[in-house]
Amino acid sequence: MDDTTEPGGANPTGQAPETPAGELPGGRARPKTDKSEQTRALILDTAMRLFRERGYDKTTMRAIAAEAGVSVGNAYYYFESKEFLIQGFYDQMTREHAVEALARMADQRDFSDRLCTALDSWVDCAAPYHEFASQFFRTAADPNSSLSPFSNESHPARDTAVKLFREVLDGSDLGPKIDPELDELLPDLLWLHQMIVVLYWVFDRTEDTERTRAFVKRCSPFVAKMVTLSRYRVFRPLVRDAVDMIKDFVLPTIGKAAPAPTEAPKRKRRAKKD
Amino acid sequence: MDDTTEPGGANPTGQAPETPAGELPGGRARPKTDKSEQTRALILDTAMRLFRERGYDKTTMRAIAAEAGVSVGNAYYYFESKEFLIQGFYDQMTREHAVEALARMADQRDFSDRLCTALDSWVDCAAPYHEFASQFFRTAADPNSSLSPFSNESHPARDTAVKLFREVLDGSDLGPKIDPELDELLPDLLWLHQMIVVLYWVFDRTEDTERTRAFVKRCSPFVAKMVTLSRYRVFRPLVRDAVDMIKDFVLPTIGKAAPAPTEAPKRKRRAKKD
DNA sequence: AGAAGGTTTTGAACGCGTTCGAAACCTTGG
DNA sequence: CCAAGGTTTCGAACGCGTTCAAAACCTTCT
Repeated sequence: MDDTTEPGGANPTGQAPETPAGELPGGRARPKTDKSEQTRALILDTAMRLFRERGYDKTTMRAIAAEAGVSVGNAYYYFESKEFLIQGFYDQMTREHAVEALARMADQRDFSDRLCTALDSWVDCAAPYHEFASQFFRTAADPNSSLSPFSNESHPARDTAVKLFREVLDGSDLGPKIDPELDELLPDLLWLHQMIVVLYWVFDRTEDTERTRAFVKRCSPFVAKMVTLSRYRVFRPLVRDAVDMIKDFVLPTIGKAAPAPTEAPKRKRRAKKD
Repeated sequence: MDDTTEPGGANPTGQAPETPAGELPGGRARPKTDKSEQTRALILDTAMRLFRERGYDKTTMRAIAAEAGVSVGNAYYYFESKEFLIQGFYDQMTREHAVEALARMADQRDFSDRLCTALDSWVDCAAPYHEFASQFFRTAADPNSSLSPFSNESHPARDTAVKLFREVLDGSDLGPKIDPELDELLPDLLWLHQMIVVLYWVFDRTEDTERTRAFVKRCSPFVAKMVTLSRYRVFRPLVRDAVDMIKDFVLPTIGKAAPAPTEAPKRKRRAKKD
């Protein structure tokens, strides 16, 4: 009712102004006109605001449409379903988190510290949404949903996050002696670790998610220690096994093909078919 | 329309005939009469059948009621919501799995083998439901739902599963040298491991969930190796840290209080508040 | 037998996400 | 200027999970 008169403005969700090709990530058809994109943005912004104000479940599509001054049908013209409205939010938060985390760890060199900072930042960035995060977390848990963190391509958010953990590593003063294979895997593993933190956070009912914060503080040195120890002889076989398993079973599910064709399959005891 | 004439029969879902106290696990009020329990069972059985036949989403409450020959309102008299119908299914499958697994591992002594068998059994038991499992998996992912594997008490299914893993351990020929603290934790940890397998399984789109089966085969020796190695000196500090973390952060979330009042808090380097 | 009080059953109604045919609004080309 | 064809907008309508007030049924007591 009030801000429908000034819909355009700067690009609203931080989305890149030009869409790369074909389809929009979370939307329907590719926008053709400026007007179209404005309407789309208006609906998305309104939705996000209402999500924040009332929570996901209590925000009805009718309310979004009404508040945005359009019809329900129009909302569905731009967003295939209610949950597609979340994707925008998710991408945005991931980007904000990356920026925030990088800023905070700028003068940190210790790996454990940097990791802790990165995860802490996430908890802080996500804090305002904790209440209703759980409401759409179940959507993300559906393998058929485009929101699921794994398995679905077209998820730039994951790339952003993985790159952040690459930074966490590269900015650390860990010796250069880490197993290169492991090193290549680590960003993905740390991202996986973050997914566990997210899981923990979603289920965390403590005040200000204190327990998650404590969890992060305790996990980070532990993870750092494991990474450090991975260089020692005794741990090598374990690390080998783990690396192989991850390559074979984890990476494929997040859209990265297991065996690089340029490299011959090294060790890898073959397991019999049956 | 057809089998409404013979509703009673033996106890339908394998539920224990006498309810312990107060409330039914997944239902509403405590049943008072036989007739009541029959109706309840009829509705639940019909629901399960339809879930299997059509999947969760495509089975409407109206269809369940119609097929069972009752009114929708009546279904809601016995089951608080649609998802409460799942609880019965979940409990039942867990029990079936425990029986099946114990039978299969009867003559196995190797820990890795037993673990593998237990998990394999689960995949087999769950196989018929794979298609629609993902549909209610998202419900289980909601922390507010009574279906979530953690955080919610009144989940006898978890106890059943944890006890099974206790059996897996006790029947193994692992030396008696395992850290007793770790030993006490292990069933819960193995259950957690199973939850990861379940997660993997839900997202597994391969034929007959081949990848999950392979995953289990690869994980089991790995887990066994870790348990074995945990006895060696070098790994002790790591094990200590892990055990402490689990006690502090994992157990509390699954309803087990962290510090036993009978035991003084042993080592545990205190971390500063800020 | 009848009244009281509880348990069970009903089905109309509500609010929601979503769909769809049609209207309104743009472009373009003649 | 109008007609054609595409894009955008609309809102009534559908199917769903769920609620609720009232009816039906069942005990039990007088």
